[in-house]
Parts: sequence; structure tokens; C-alpha cells
Amino acid sequence: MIIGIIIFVGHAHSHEYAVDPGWSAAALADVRARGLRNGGARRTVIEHLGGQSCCSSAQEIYDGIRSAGGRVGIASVYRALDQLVELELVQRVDIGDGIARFEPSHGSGDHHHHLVCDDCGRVDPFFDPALEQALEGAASRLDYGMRAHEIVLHGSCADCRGGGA
Amino acid sequence: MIIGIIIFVGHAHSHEYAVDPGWSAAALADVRARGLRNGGARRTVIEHLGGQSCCSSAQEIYDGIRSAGGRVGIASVYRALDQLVELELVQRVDIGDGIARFEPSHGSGDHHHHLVCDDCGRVDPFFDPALEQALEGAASRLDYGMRAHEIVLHGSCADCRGGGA
DNA sequence: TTGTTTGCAAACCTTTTGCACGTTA
DNA sequence: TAACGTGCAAAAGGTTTGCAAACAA
Repeated sequence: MIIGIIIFVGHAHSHEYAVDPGWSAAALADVRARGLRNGGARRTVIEHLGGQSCCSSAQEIYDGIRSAGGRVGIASVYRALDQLVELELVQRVDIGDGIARFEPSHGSGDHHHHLVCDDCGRVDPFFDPALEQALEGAASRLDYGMRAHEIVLHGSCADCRGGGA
Repeated sequence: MIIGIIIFVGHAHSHEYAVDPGWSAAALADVRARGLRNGGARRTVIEHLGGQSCCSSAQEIYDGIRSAGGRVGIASVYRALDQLVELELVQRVDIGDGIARFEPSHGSGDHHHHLVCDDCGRVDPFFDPALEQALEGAASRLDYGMRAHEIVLHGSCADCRGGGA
């Protein structure tokens, strides 16, 4: 039997999803610290990811880099993403359309989850302190060396429900 | 500013994951009620899913049906799954390996989420009342017509951590 | 009967791999 | 220099689609 009390105090919709300017530098340093080199492709992928505030697919990252003048191969994008996920610097996100998306692994401060509109495909980040608390509670209660978690909510965005503007 | 208190009382590991014998019948009825026919393939997929207690991939469902003597095509399995997800009778689950999995959409009673061992690939269902509460709270707080949600926790199972048996 | 569903095979698309060349430390 | 990283192109694997035959109502 388990009895628990959670008290949360926070703002529900006021979280800022600004990009974290320090993430790229930290990731590059971490990569180097683990004995890996930072060739053009990996560095570019890290720098591109650092400028994103929510998740992007490998193709989107590739296109973004190319249209900014970078000359990466998509295979290198996939390879870099794999390694960054492995190092827990990047989080993989599956929103249910069969395309893997990736975003910087934020520290507990900037952690968010995803809201997917099944009508138009739009993805919105959200942050809910009570949910985060409960998740950490569940993670510690379950005896399972927890390293990452993902929450995806499916529904319809305001625009698609027509109520919007 | 939001202030909330959640008090939960429950068993963490005591939930039963028995298959729901009524799901198949209900799903078949629902399909018929919506004007669709129940040809061999769709019926067989529904009946197979009804016998599962956790998620399975399209290939696993196909193999399961074939080895039980059924003669479905895998395209029909995919088509049936798509339709069942559309009707919200089946829930799609993405555990991060690029393979879509599917399981009966349980009512709130039998609802569970997934624990994925990143070392051996094992998937375990879990149920956590506090987490479920928090999720419903978050869903109602966010203004987003919520229809489904998914939580995936990644870590290492007891076996892989070596502490196990 | 008549529109729906099915199975097969081909097509599709995302992701992975082989390999020779370029780069980093 | 020597190991590592990269790009290209080809291969792989999961999923979708076209189509004619089979089937449910």
C-alpha cells in the first residue's frame, strides 16, 4: 500500500520555450570529453539542434543545415543523432507518424512534453509541473533504472477545433 | 498561479494485466455499428488483439495469425490497424525503435503505460494511479481536445542491471 | 447484386550500411 | 600519421498503394 501527497505550485501555461544557447557548447564539450572528435557533420548537427526549441526530424535537420549553406550528408545526420541519443544529449520523440524526431535533452529545468494535433499534425510543447512530479514519483517507485521518459498527448489544437480565433 | 494538492492511495505493482475478453466482441460490434463490414482479415485482427495483454507490432500480429492457421495478408493487417486506431478502438504505441506497435484501447480501468529496457528491448506494462491522475489533470488544464495519450519510460530492466535474480 | 474487403506484389519512404576519401587530434 | 568521421550510393526494413478477385450484407 502506498500513500502519497504531492503539492505543486507553479504556472501552467507560462513556461518559456526559448532555445538554450548553452546546450550546443555543452554538447560539443561532452562529445569531446568522451573521446569523440567533432568533425564537420557532428558539429553542424549539434549547432543546428541548439537553435531549435522543439523536436525536428532528421530530414528537417538536414534541410535546415543545407539551406543554411552546410554540406552534410543525411547519413551523417542520422549517425550524429544516434550518437547524441546514446550519450543522452538528445532525446528522441515519436509522435505517432512513423518519423523519428529529435530535440536537445534539456535539464530538468527546460524539460517539456508534446501535444500532437491529429488533424493538422501540429506539435506543441507543454510543461506541467504536477505531471512532471508524478512522473518522477512513478519512476522512483518502479524498480527500473530510469534514463529517459516521453509523454505524448493526442487531440485537436484550437485551430482545428474551429473555436480558435 | 496554480496551487494544487494530489493525494493518492493505491498499490503500485499490484495491477493485473489480464486480457479483456470483452474487448473483441465490443470492437466487432462497434465496427459493424459504424457501417463497416467484418470480413475475414479485420475480424481476425480484432480477435487476435483481444487475446494480447500488451502491445504487438503489425508483423507480430501477422505472424500470430498465420501460425494459428489464419490466411491474412500483411497489408490487410496494416489496413485493419489503421482503421481501428481511427475508431479509437486500438492505441498505437511507439517505444522508440521505429516499429509501430498496437494494443486494445482499454477503458480507464485497464489503462497502462510502457517501460522499455534499452538494453534488451523488453517492454513491460505498468500502471501508476498518481501518474494517471496527474495526466488527467494536465489534459484538462491544457486546452486541447484530448483523445489519447502515451507515456513511455526508458531504462534498464532488473535482468539487464544484473541485480535481478 | 453491389459496394466493401482482401491478398498479392510493387512502390514508397525513412533509416542503415559499405566503402573510399577527407579530417581531426 | 593513424584512427576517426564523412559523403555518396546502394541496401534494408517497415508501411502503403494499385488492382483484380473474393466476399459480406
